[in-house]
Amino acid sequence: MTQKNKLLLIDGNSVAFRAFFALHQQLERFKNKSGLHTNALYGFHSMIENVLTKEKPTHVLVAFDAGKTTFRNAFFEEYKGGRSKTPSEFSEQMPYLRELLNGFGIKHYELDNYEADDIIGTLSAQANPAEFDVVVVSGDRDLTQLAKENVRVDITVKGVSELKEYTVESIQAEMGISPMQIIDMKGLAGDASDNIPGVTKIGEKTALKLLKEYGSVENIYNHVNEMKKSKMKENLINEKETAFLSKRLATIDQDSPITIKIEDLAYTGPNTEKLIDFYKEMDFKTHLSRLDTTEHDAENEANREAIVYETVTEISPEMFSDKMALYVEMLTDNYHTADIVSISWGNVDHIYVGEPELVLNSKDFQDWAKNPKFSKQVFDAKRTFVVLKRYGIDVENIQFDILLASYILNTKDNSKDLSEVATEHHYFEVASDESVYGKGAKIHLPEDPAVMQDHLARKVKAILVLSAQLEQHLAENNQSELFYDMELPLAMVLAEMEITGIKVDAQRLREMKVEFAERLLAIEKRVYEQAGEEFNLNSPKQLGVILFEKMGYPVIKKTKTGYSTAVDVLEQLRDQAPIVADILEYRQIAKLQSTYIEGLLKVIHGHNGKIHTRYMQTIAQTGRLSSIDPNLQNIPIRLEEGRKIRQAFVPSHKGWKIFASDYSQIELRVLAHISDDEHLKAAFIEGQDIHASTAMRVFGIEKQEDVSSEMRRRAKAVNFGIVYGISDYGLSKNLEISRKEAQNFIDTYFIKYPGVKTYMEEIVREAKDKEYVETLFHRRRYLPDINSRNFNLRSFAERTAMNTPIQGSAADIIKVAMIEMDKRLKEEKLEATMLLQVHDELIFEAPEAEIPILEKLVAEVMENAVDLNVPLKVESDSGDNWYEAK
DNA sequence: ATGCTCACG
DNA sequence: ACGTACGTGAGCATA
Repeated sequence: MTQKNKLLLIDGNSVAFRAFFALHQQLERFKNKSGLHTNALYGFHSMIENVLTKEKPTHVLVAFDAGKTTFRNAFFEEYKGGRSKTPSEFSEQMPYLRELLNGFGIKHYELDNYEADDIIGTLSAQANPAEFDVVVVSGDRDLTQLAKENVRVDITVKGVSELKEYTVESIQAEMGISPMQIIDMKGLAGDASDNIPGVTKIGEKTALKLLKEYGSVENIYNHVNEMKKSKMKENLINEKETAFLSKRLATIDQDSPITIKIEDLAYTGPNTEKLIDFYKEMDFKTHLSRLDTTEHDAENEANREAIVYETVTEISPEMFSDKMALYVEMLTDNYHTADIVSISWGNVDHIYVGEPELVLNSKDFQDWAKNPKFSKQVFDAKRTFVVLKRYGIDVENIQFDILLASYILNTKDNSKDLSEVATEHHYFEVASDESVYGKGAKIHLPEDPAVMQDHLARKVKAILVLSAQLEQHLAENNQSELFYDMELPLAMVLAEMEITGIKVDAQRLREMKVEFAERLLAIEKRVYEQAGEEFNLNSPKQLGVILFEKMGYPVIKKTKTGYSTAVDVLEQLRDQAPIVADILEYRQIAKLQSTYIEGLLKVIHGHNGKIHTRYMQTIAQTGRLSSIDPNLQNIPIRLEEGRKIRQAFVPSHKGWKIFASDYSQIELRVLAHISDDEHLKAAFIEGQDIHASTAMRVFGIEKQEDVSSEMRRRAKAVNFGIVYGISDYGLSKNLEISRKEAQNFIDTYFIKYPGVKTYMEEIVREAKDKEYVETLFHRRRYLPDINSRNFNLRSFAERTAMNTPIQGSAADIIKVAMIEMDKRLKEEKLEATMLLQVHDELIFEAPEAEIPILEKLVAEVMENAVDLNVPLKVESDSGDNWYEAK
């Protein structure tokens, strides 16, 4: 027996309206880049997806209301009158609903003078029960009148994702009437939302009672005279006409003059290209990414143009030329250890793919790679450079990097997956790595080598196409210098730093490990005694139960999932709860033990005793670097116990030292520069202690000796607040003062530093206008939420607008310094090597004899990296290990 | 996978 | 009234 067809009929307007109100509280969260609200679209999308998966229809239609007036208004002018105006946030979404449906490949239809339910009613009546099961989806319960043998009506319950199914049987069971009698009920009870009057004083309950007795409106009036005298009887008689009118209004037309046939509604699945365009336009990121790796690939695989490439078995010099793209494939992230699985290169005329053994050992390939006369375009220059260096090949003249360029054009566009970056730029000819190799632990080479070869050739093609395109974009955005003079050269400097790595004294770490293990055991024992039981001290959940339930201490703060046991909470309990001192100590040591001692021991390379981090150049939204595997930018320093970890970071040669230089107050100096505030500038030009100076102005103190340490502390917090994009709330929390007091501080600060105030106002205004902010070197950060009507989103964007030019420009400055530093070390033929960058400091190792030279050279380079209207100041130190170089 | 906590600038 | 200070990454527990 063949499967019966299934016709899905959706009431477009009503479902969209439900979706709109279901996500109404989050209206401002659902907004695309251009400010269009998308909540109704999002909700509608979820509903469609759910219902398609569940019902697997063979035919689908979404019906829409045609316009304001319908045939019903012809005999009752006020039909659907009195409705409040449709919110503009809703109506602006309706045109895009059609785009969504086109993406899904779903037909939609509207008919002049008729409502969506008339179209649905007519089609459901036309569906032959022998051929079709029909499912109707609406947010309007009136449509339940259409239920019959082969027609089920699903009405949205909460939101739109949950549907309640109405069949003839369920309607009978729930209300005691047949679907057709729902019309009679409306005739009697009316419907306020549609402005159907009904009979005075008769509501749903009374209507049901009457219908159970008489069956229909007609029959009620046949017997109305037999009823005993009552107010209701009077109303019925007086309003007979209204009752019949109401019934007529409530009756869905099952024979409207539609011009479509059920056969036209055959559903053949989505149009992925259109759907992707729609997701992009709406900023539906999750839907987009899901599609990229699944249906999109599947469909594109069929749609993609075949790519021509050559699988090389022998390499010859003619295979290489200037301006070629190069891609080196590895299956895992860490290019310091990953194996190369394949290499591809080429230009628009010819793309080659080869096995790593063959290519890496080829003299022709090596010569080409190392020859600065031949420029190369890549995806991720640093990754490419580092991995080939491991095989003894120094790649020269990497002239373009589409990952770096993408990140500069939009800091959000920074995926490690080439196809994702390509998709962002509307290039769809590359499959995702996930679809080719799988993901997680199951990552593997495809069985058919041709699949990977094809994939790589496509990557090379994408690099070629996108290089040209992105280069153009950079120029349009005035970001060419940022790319060519800063980020690309920096990638090479970072590559060398990573390859050099930093030597770690594993023995020292192991000694600390033993010591910490003993202490942890002792603390644990004390805690269990005080708690009266053993539990997992690392579990905030279990700890919460012990502290706040078993021991009954007051709950100070809650998290989403339970009690907060964070440091600031425990600090407040310190006096009344002797156990917390132990818990805090445990936390501190446990953190050092697991993250730093054990964590670092795990990533020391066996052959050289060094650690090789990876700097992420395209992650941070401000332009800063980040460091992973391990993170060497958060090695403890604030507390002495943790700080000792730094003793394990040592020079890699005997007789060498660790040398460290850091910018003093670089962010406040940057602020002084970009705000051009007279007083802030003066403080730096005069070389004052900046926090003391702020304290003097804010607290009205004449002499610096009169600034108490408490005043300085507060002034320091205000300065931090200024850099972060000040808010009274944040400052009040930080200083543990009231919001009012915090606001007073801020007000006073702005009076004393009017230039800063003007800058803050200007930058926010500018951000609202352009929807992005820029650093000194034209690094951009887009702030789509800056014009949001949602307070939180908008406030966050405003603080970001204030902070990003400051933090980002500081990041720019140290990047310039690093490039110059690298150059100078080579020029001066010094053995000293740059090892690490920690946002505002650079760490080197050098022979002891070079230390005096570095003292001068590093400071000079860092201080003169850029010319601001305040001086930059650098402080340096050196020692036998990182701890000593404070 | 996600949330919490905590390390850094 | 709203409810957060800016930027990161790692380990652990828990779902």
